[in-house]
Amino acid sequence: MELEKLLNSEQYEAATTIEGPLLILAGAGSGKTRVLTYRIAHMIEEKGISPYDLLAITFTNKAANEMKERIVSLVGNVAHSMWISTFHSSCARILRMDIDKLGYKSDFTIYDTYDQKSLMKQVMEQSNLDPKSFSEKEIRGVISNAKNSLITPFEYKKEHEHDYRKNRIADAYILYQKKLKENNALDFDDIIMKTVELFEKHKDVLEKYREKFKYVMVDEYQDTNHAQYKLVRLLTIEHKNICVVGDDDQSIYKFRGADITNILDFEKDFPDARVIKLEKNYRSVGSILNAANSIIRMNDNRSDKNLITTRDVGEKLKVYKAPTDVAEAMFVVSEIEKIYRDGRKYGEFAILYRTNAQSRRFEERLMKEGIPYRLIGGVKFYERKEIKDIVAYLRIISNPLEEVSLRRIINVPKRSIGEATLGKLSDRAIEAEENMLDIIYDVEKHDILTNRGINAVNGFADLIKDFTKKKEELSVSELVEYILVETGYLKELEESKSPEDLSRVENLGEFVNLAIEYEKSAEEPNLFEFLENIALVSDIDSYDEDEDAVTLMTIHSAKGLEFPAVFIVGMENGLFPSAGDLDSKSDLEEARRLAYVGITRAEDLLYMTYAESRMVYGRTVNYPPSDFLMDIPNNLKVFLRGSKTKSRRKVNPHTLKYGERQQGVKDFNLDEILERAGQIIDSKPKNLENMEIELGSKVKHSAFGEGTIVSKEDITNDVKVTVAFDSKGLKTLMLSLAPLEVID
DNA sequence: TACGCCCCAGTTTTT
DNA sequence: CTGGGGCGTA
Repeated sequence: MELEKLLNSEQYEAATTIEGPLLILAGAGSGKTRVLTYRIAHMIEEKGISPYDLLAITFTNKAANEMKERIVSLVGNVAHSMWISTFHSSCARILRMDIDKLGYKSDFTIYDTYDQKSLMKQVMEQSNLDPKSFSEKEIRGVISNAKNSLITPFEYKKEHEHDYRKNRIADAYILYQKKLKENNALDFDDIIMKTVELFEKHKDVLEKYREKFKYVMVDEYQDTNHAQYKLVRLLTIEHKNICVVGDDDQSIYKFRGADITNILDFEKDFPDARVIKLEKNYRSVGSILNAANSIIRMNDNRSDKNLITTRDVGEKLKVYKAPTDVAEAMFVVSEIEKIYRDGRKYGEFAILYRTNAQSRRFEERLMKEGIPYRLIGGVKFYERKEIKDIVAYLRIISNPLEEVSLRRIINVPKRSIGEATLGKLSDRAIEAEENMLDIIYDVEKHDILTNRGINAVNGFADLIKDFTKKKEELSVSELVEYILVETGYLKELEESKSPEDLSRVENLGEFVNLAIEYEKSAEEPNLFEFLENIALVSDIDSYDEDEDAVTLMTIHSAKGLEFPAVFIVGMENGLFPSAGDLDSKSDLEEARRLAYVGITRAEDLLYMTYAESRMVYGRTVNYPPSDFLMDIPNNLKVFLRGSKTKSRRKVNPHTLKYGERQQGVKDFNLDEILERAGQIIDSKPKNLENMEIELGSKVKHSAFGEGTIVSKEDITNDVKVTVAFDSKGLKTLMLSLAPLEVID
């Protein structure tokens, strides 16, 4: 391995600095993953460090798997058994070993947001919190923030002793946490917080991992929250072999507790830290990168760095104003078709938006045009009802203490165990201080139900007992199929006529396939590991880059990805930046970072579009163009006009057809809108119209003087001309932009 | 117990 | 406009 040849000098520095604290500030597209993988390979191959002494943490399974595969290709299969995983997977793995020390059992269940919601509803009911004055969402938010900041329920209560409202929430937090424990369950935030707790309360455990992980690496460090920060710090504070990689300009998860000061203050935390900046961008052409830079430059709270592209200037980014959101989608899709005809594949396009709700219009249009697309986000596979149902069965079998799942499926499919019966079972469980499943197993003894109820409950109990027995005999996939048949779940769906239920059957089939895949890949397949995998994956993990389809997703989801051609849509104040962002400086800065992330996804072509009017929550709103558009200097962008005056149409012959298609839509004036937004578009001389230009035409440029057109080429939405100027030589210019006029 | 109607809220979400 | 949840009625 000749790292010097494979990496540029900064990358090389970063990959070969192994001992001591290291901060790699890696700008967008600067080859960060490359550095990380070579760094690990270098440690193993050249430095003789054992692969088992390393801990590499990422935020997504996708990133972890990619890194693992790349390291496998460099150092071989040993990489498969390395600790290269997400915060949550690593912590779950640690907790499985030692969580009994905190009073949980090692087969704990991981609760997702849905499970948290249902548990929180129980909590609110039990603690008489009026849903009118306390929303379940708010309380979950407060608890999540507390956990991310490592504040325990009792600390929270103490901290807010004199605040009635917060006190009530504190009580909910206490009860919620109690119930989680009774269910032998952890929510996502617990996974980190409990690991920290384990390390702090049991120094022997901490010591074990400190010794094991002699070298720790954290990717996307700008997105760590306080709990994650603390965890990393606990592990590394002694040997200080910590390498963090990140880009403060790409910190876009503040709303989820990410603390940008973790990365900004790394040098304070580790005073002898090396800092290496990767500022060469290999991804985006110059105009795109400079557009991104011009936006991010406006932020105050950032580390000093300046990304420079290694590529050409490239085409200017294209700004398009549509009259409506529907027209916006029409434009984007037509543009995709046009560029596709010029030889790009559908898989090279991405449509990025601020909110998932915006995807609809684009889907409709793509579908109409028969263009393949894939939608990332929205309702996720594992959040589908039928999948949650079968998972609930599996969870009860795996963790009999788990009640949220029990409540979910005790009457699914219908077996006449309604709210009333469930209430009696639950009350009895609380009274007897037993878990509900035990009550169900012995329901006659408790004398709380009528005969009809007893029969129904017994039927359910027999099912679960049978499944629990079968767990030992059947593989996970077989168990899944067995449950679907024995409960009658599958039958009910198959007998239904609705197409929705048909797709549910398909999804369940897909779920069985996933189980089979899991069995093939796992060393020792077992139910709770399978469940853990399910709990800790997301849609983006299964995103297949090779599929030839246009990608639709939020800008958040696009982080870490890149596309030759990107459309960022909905560039309007009120949407992006969103209304709330405009009031607060830090929110606006985060929105700018989001814009930065979006722009830097693009390699060759970037479009930004906005609509004069759009439907939001069923109302038509008129948002002004986004401030971000104005932050991009005019020499980097070109305005395309969908509908406007004749002269403008001629400048951009390609846009004419959009204008025509939009007949009947109210015409309006871009410049007016820009002015209304308090922005001034640069007033340049009237530009030439395409029709007037011919090879050999004599033209006059306001700066270069007189010359002759020597070539003319139609490119996307513009015409590129080369002019031989009498005094300044050859220049290549964009017709729509260049201040040219024909002279006789 | 089960369905249907009404009312309400409504960013972003790697886990 | 949507989806979800609460609540009333068959």
